[in-house]
Amino acid sequence: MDAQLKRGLLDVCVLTAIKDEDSYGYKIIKDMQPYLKMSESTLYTILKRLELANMLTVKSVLHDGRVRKYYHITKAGLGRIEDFKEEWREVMSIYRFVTKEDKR
Amino acid sequence: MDAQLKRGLLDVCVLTAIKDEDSYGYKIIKDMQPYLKMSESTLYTILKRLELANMLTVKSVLHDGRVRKYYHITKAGLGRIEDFKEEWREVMSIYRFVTKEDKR
DNA sequence: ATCGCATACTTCGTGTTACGATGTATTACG
DNA sequence: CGTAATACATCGTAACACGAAGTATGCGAT
Repeated sequence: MDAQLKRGLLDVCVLTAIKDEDSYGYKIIKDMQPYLKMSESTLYTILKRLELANMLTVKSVLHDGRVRKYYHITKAGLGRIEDFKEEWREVMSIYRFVTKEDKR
Repeated sequence: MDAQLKRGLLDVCVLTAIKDEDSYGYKIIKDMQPYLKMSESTLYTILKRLELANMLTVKSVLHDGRVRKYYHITKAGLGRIEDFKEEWREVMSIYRFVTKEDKR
């Protein structure tokens, strides 16, 4: 899938992946695999960004001798998803513009 | 509208704007205004990029003492639009993932 | 016991890209 | 005569996705 087309979707996808249940990096990637693939470096960059934007909080948990960082969505994060749904209307209007047949 | 969300749409929108009829920068911006706003610097960057990618050809025409550059879409450009429509299915599957209610 | 794979997170460098700011130049109108 | 509309161009910047490479642990198979 085109890299540019992904960009607006990635943040919201990650937020959606932790929306119903706290999750951690590795699992998020696996969960999203069927919808869109993203590299680990991308995901962790995004998680960092979303944390700085107060869209989520982080909690380190020891699991089988390994540290796992669990991500929890905040109110702002949920708001971000809602905003996205709003913006989608504009996106669809653009999509219709592109798919509309010969306009003459 | 979110800048990131725009990214995948811009190129295809520009191609669509010249699809049925050759057009020039200033007019393209005006035509797309109702769908999405883009600055002149952005448009001309995109047109340059699309030209280099052989998605369109350019022809300078003198009009009222000013040079106007008319852009004409190529076969590759039309193909790009078709590819976009294909990719849109993936986009919609992601959209459904985001808008789906509590998955537990 | 050792090798490789899955798990899990991190850092660095790079290329693409949108856009504001700024500039140039002509025509049209009041 | 001044200002807005028309029309295109360039520069610098900041955001961002991603490949590559690295660190470290647990587990199953040979």
